[in-house]
Amino acid sequence: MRDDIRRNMPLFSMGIVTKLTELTPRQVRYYEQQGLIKPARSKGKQRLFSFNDVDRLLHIKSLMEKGINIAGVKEVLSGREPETLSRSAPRPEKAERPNLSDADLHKLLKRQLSELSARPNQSHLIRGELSRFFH
Amino acid sequence: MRDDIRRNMPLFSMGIVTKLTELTPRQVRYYEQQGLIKPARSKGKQRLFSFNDVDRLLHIKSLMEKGINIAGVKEVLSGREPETLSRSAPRPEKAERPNLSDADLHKLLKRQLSELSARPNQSHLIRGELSRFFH
DNA sequence: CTTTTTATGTTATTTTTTCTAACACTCATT
DNA sequence: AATGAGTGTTAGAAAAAATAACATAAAAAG
Repeated sequence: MRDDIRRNMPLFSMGIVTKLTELTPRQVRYYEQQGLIKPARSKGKQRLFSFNDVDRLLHIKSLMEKGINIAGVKEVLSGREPETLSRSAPRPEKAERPNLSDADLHKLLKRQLSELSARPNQSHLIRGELSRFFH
Repeated sequence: MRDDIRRNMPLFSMGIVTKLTELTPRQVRYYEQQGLIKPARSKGKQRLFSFNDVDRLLHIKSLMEKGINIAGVKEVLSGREPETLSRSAPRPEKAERPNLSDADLHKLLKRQLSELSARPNQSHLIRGELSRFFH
């Protein structure tokens, strides 16, 4: 219950997050832009990430290493709140440009998940290591 | 056992630490200069604090709010490693300017501890709040 | 009761880090 | 061939943090 508070507490700078996740700043910002994370901001507009943010980024990374694209990741991560975009009910309106139906997404996910054959998926150590902080 | 790794992992910037502890940067740097903490450094020489560092700072703060001075805090915290100064055995040599004998320190501590009468000692909330991260 | 020392505030200047925005490129899809 | 997705790279501006110096109130020492 009180867990939420400390898991959502803004603690980490960009530099630390890139070290923890081995993502580039570019990637992190892009994922934010896509609504996958919503890090807090300092007074001067610098990003401040929480444990949840880092957890989420590691999850995103692992999914994308499997070849899943942003749309797919979005779908997988829905339910876990970056509340500003996934506002209210499970599906607000599918609106917007991408214009993918649920069926489309499902097909896409299945296709992409089935091709988890190749790809070396490294740096598991990190995900394992950091996740010990919470949970 | 593996706890040490994550408790000593360099994670927090100065800005975050000052928020967590409600110490000023000046104070944090001074305490470092006095050998009470040994935060890691980034490539560009910026301080990176671990959970242990923050814990330690909160402890220092609480002691000083009771009127204990740096020498006293040093004594109280000895045993908990800022390894570079407290190298090897419990007492390397007392050398240097301060030149305090153990008896002196004991006297000093007793005197200062006995005057914990007044002083409002606020912000206990924070110490309680953060310590839930580990332990 | 002066003099010193402690712990901290303040200010100035320089480095480091981060930000946004733009443009480029690769690869997959159309 | 054209398009779009994800990321790299670069440039310039802004924020955060570093060091260092000087200032000072309160406590300690003499």
